[in-house]
Amino acid sequence: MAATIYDIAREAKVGIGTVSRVLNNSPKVTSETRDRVISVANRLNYRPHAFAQALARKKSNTLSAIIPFFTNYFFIQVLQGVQETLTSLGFDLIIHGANNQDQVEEYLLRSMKKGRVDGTLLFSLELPDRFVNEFLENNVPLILVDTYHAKFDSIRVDNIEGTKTAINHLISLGHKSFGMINANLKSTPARERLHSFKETLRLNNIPINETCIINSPTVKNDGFSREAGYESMKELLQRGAQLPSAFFVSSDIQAIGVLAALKEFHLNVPNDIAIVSFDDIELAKYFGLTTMHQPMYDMGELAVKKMLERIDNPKAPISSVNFVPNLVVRGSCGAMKNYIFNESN
Amino acid sequence: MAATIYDIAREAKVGIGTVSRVLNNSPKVTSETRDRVISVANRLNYRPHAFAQALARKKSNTLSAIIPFFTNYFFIQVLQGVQETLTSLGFDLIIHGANNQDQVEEYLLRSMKKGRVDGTLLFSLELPDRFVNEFLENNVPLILVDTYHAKFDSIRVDNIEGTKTAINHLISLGHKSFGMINANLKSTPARERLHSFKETLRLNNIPINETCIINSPTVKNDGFSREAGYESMKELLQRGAQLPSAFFVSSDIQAIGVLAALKEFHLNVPNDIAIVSFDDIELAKYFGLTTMHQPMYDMGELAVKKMLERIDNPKAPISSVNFVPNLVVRGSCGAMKNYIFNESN
DNA sequence: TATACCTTTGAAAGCCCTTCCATGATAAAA
DNA sequence: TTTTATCATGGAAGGGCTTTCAAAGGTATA
Repeated sequence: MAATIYDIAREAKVGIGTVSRVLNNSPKVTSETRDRVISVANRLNYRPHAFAQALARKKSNTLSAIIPFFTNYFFIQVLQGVQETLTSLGFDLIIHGANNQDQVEEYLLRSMKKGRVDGTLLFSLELPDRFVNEFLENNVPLILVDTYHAKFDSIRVDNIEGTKTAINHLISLGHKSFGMINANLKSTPARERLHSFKETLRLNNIPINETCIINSPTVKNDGFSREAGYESMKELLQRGAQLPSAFFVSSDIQAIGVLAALKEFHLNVPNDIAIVSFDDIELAKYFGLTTMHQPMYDMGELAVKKMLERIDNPKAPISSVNFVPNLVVRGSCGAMKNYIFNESN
Repeated sequence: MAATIYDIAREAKVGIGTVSRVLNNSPKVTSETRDRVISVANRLNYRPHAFAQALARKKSNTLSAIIPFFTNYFFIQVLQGVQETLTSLGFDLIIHGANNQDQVEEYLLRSMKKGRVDGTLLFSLELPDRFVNEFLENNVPLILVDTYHAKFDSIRVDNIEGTKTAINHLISLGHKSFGMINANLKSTPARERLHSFKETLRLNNIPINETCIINSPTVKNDGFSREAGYESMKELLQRGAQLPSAFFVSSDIQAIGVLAALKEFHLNVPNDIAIVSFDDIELAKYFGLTTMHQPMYDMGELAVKKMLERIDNPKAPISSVNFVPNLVVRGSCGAMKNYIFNESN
């Protein structure tokens, strides 16, 4: 039914080689035959068969992205960066939203299916050991974003620097006692942020109050959720202990839960409690959160660029780039006198 | 380098046909040869070449989804429904996030590329006329979600019914005067919701106060944005006109902007102004919005099912299913006496 | 023991394209 | 005019799989 290059060749009275050359803009065709072929192709409403092309070219112009679905607001922005860059290059993107480690493995396996994709992007998820060699041996380029492995290119967020900046900001505002609402320590970012939190306090000779550091026990989403933030803060409040004047929260989405808990206990942000969190998802703006901004779109964009470089040059040395988050000051830290906190609600 | 069925055939001392049969679980193979082939395949770490398969089978097991990126919260949930259903069936999903009509056309064209995908899903975007026949002639199944065309299967949200339910709820709470903050009338849902808003008032013999109906002039996202909601409400407030006691807002995201504007003018929700909106995105919960819930995950799931049916049976009559949104009561409408409105902030 | 009938198997054809190679034609050089 | 270089062109090969077809082998029947 659908036209192939054989149909075109026949109708235009040329060989299939010539048709292919015309369609691929090869220079070695007279403009005369070129025109003839093109007009026939148009008349037959010809569309190349993507898979036949991929098979012959040994290149699919397709990438896969494995992303935790639960990172919602984070991932949608990264994805946008990935997608727009890819589209402009004529690549397609296969999306694999993972909800758990099993799915991650399933998707990794799929990406390995020979020829399916030219490379895969793994976001915020740990690469299981048994896949390391698989990827290496199968020559499937793999780029890690917001996660790390020594054998693959990676793009990371500098949690250490970011946290340091956050705490220093609070210190500069005069705070002397700090608490932290953290996600589940299973997660690498959670561990790094906690580490840097303590380290920064230490460097500033500020005592670390362990009772005001809550690491979420929540497994779901590794504790990066509104509910987890709410529960952690509520628990702390119910204990009735002496509260620090400032809290560092390991993600915006948790901070939103923290805000809710605080409100229930009639504590005012930023006057009673100042808050700085991490991520700068779109919601942060609506809630007036002072937070460490991660350039999500840029990370997506860079991931694609790295991938293309890696495809071009498989033997290049492994690279790892750090994005250092920058501070976005809104209402929740108390730095801006005139900021109408929570203007949106 | 990578193993092919030829390698397996050689090592297992069988023909390629047999290898293929084994790998595809054809019954006509002795369990003896089957075992031999399988063990060789495992030893060689064989992975089928997806494109060669697709080429031979004339089936790619891949769908494409074209989705407006700006629908953010809506789309992420629909997408999840699509993706999980697809994955369980062994299908892959190519994502095309569109930001404007040009991109939509570009993506539609790509989806048409013969063999690339077994079908495409178009979300919340109008199908340009010139593509109607293209899809029909090329036999590429197309399912429309949250949009409509008589010649294709579609899944829609019943804006008429949904709006009616929303308004009736407000009426049942005793409200007698109504305003509406709408999106841009270019958008079909916006038009339908406005229409039903007026119609429902008419049926209840409630006068329509045109000055309190604001259709957003915003082009970006068709006015479905926090900013658009904020601007519309602010304009109304600045005019200083007599305000109705209840507002229907055409989307949650706009309602969040409306809330902000109201707060600036020191108007209390729900006491001064009651609000019901539309969508029930995740944020709605955080902001305590009473809203019309759209079963987004279910819509995604159904879209995939419809697609598979269509692929199986290309000649089946066109179907169109309506999802009717149901009311989710939270704080913003004032129905729940004990509801702590905006508990989160 | 010969015949008919299954079942298993190997190999070729086909899916649609790109690319390489050889051919014939043309233009340039001698 | 003859030789050499240049270039457009046709067509085969190849990419890795599925599927059809025919042959071979095995079993049951007469």
